[in-house]
Amino acid sequence: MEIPKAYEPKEVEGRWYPFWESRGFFTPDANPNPKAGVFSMVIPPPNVTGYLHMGHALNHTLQDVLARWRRMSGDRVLWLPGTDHAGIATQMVVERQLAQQNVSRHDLGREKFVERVWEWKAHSGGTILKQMRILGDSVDWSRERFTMDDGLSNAVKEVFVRLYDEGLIYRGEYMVNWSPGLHTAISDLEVEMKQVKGKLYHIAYPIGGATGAPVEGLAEAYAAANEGEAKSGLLRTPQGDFIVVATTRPETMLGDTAIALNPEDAAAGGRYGAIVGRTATLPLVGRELPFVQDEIVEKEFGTGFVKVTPAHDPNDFAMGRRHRLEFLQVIGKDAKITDAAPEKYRGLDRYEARKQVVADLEALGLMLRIEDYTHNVGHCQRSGVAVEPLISMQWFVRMKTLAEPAIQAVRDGRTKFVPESTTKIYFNWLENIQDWCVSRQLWWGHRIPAWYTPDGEVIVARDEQEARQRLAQRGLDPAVALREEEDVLDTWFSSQLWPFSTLGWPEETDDLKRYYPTDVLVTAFDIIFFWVARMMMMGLKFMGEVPFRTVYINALVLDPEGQKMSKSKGNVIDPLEVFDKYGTDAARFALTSASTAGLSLSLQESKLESARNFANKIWNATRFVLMNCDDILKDPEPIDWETRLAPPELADLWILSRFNRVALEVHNALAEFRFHEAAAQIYHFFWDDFCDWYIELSKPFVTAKEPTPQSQAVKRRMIYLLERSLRLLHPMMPFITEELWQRLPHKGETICTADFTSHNSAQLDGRAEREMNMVIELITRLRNIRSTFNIPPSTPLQAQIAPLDESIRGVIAGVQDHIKRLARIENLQLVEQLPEMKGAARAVSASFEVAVPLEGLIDFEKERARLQQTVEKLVKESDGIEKRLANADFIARAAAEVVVQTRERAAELQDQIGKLRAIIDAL
RNA sequence: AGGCUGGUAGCUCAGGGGUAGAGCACUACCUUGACACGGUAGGGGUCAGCGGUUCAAAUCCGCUCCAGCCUACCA
Repeated sequence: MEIPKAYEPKEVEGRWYPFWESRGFFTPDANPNPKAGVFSMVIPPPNVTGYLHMGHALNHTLQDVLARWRRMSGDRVLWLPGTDHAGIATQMVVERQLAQQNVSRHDLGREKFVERVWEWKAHSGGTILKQMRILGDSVDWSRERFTMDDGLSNAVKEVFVRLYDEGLIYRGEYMVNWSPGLHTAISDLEVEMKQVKGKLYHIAYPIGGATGAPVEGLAEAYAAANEGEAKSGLLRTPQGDFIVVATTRPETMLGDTAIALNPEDAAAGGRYGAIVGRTATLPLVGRELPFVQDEIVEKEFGTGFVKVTPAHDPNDFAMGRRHRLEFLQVIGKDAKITDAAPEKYRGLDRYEARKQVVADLEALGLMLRIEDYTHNVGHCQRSGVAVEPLISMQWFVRMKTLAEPAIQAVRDGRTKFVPESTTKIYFNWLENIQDWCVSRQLWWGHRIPAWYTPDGEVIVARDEQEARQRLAQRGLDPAVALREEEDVLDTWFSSQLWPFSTLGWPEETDDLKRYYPTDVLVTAFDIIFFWVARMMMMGLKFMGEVPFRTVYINALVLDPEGQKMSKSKGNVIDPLEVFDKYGTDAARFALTSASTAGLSLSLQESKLESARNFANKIWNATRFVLMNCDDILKDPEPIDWETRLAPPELADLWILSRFNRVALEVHNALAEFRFHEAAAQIYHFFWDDFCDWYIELSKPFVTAKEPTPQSQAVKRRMIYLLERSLRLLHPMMPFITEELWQRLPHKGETICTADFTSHNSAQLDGRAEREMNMVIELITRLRNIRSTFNIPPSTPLQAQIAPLDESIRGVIAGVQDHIKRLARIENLQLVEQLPEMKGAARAVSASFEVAVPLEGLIDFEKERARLQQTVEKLVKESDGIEKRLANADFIARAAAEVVVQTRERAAELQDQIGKLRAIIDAL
């Protein structure tokens, strides 16, 4: 049979997915067993604009390992795929396309624009779905979903209306994070805090009766007042009294409507008790500002005075509400100064306005100090523009009451997080949850199901017809002209319903009954808030049950240097390139075996190479079998594995036991999401036990010219083990295992639905494993002796073995031929006790003692000289004395224990080394 | 500022109260009819530091020092 020597993944990997997909192996409906268990997962829906990145590669690989494992274990497995409409991201993609033709979405109008997005989706969307096939994801394509599908859109409306009816959704004017880049409100989670090197501006506000004329010497007075320990923001000068505030955003002063200070400072006898009852005058504007007392003001920060801009800062907003201050919006949605500000500043961009305000204050002598100041500024995750806190009319979800059951469900273990430490992230967020702004001023997304009457009444309903019914119920005219809400919902509003909306909710479908709750959710920790927590809340709210029993948080994939991958750093690794270079199976195996409980994983080239080599090993082991077992493979009789095997010898019992132990371990490891351990177990079994020992031990039988009953049995057993190993490997390496499995005798159409090898405890044999370990140790010791004394393989050796443990006698006798061949021993003698031997190498283990006569094989004088030379060389090279001493010790041990020629010679060597050590000590 | 997670071989990382592990790298030997993406035999560690609990600590508990991440309304 023609099989290439080295595994070529490219030849193999393209071939199998079309076969699997077209035959429908991945749908749970294909499982003919009516009593089959159920295992379900929903995929974290990637953005429809998305491309496969390393995070997906890991996330999908782990899910696929679970899905394939459960499927092969007999479960009815549903792994449901789909994509997210990704409101902002998708709208941006299409807008960018339009921009190339100099068209804006406003030119098109809403309806046309949305049509364009759908067109885009049909032609260019969902690239990632194709890439999932390259990866091998065994998802059920017949149940693919999109968050804007009709069914899912219905679910969104249903949920919105029900939450609204219960008072869990409300509409109101509140401070939101406004993204001037996207022209929409965004949620707290979409704001990314970035460290920004800015300035802290110290500005003087006159108290009472400001003239507006420039003042002089104020900066010096301020500096003088703050020398040493003393800190004061109250300046008393011949030109009047001033208070000093510190701010990072001087342009917002145009909207100041108060000055705040800590009640302790304002108390009679307090630091600033003197200002009580007075007012400050806002420079550049002239507005009188009252002083308000608020605990939130830290006495220690700045001067202790805070300018309050209720319309442009979340804290100030809260203070504004507490103290019933005026909310003056001086920055608009375009991030430009509004008409509420003095004419001079109107229309200026917020950063230009900052410059102008600073210049004007300097001219007035009121800018007292500008210092460098690094602080955190919220930025819009998508557009990268600094967020502008603004008051605006938006829709919100009241989260507290929804969060409570979600916390409880994890506390009492209905949903488990793996690794367990991630629950802290979850609890921390839910326990401090804020209301969620869900309205977005975009066009692509689920339109909020609300209508307005000309009188400004708001009706929330599933559709316009219902809205009119509800009008009638309220005693209003159902025939009035209704205006539909323009805003759409945050993308996450629909994705939070994913575990049940994809199964048909609100209809009570069979799928919903059968597959909800799902078994496992595999996802990354950065969307625990965005997605996992919200799914928990919604699942509990609308299904009355948790959406998943286990949440497995997979690691963040870092680059080989351990850095986060990011476009700006240019260190992003494209998984498709990795698949191409090492093979998809190898990449999958590398990812699986790197998946430990940690929160991050750095992708090492060496790990990929090692996985590629492993694939090659599997290929070649199979190649060996195919090349040597023709007679068995052509046997027209089906191979009855369990009965047609001849009485096994030790090695057979051992390998069967090892296999079953590993099958058990792999099963247990996967059941507990210890992916790396499953991978490690199978790797070492296949490579070390099966290839390095079992195949090597079996070679004389397998390659024998004349078939004997025993050689036939060994071949059968080898095919049997190989086939079972391929099944064990299949969840991690689906392509190569299918390819090879198809070439071996097998039952069934595809390895995808073959039995995952559950272990057979009847084949576990602790005694065989113990005995074989002794044999392995013995062979290793003998090889070690040969290697230590540089004896070529062609030189035959004699060996005498004295058992220290009686049970080993029979064992060794039974496998003498193996020992002789693998250690290249010509004459193996079992003796009661080792005789005194001069010039022999010895080795001792717990169960045996062995001696190999070296007389005539090596030149002792030369050997001694060689050792001495080594020692000298080591000493010469040494710069770290301690380490060299350790080496000298080793040589000494070698001299004393291994080169047991005569006591005198050993002593002589010891003496030499002693002298060398003395020299080292003297250094 | 709080919180979390780590510090184990040259590198990347498992493990975790009882003899310290893997992959890669390293040394020596081997082109033996499955595989040089291979085989055989090796070398290499004060398990960050200090203290405590224990017959026994890399492992459990405190503290310290480093590194990374997350959360936060210090203007």
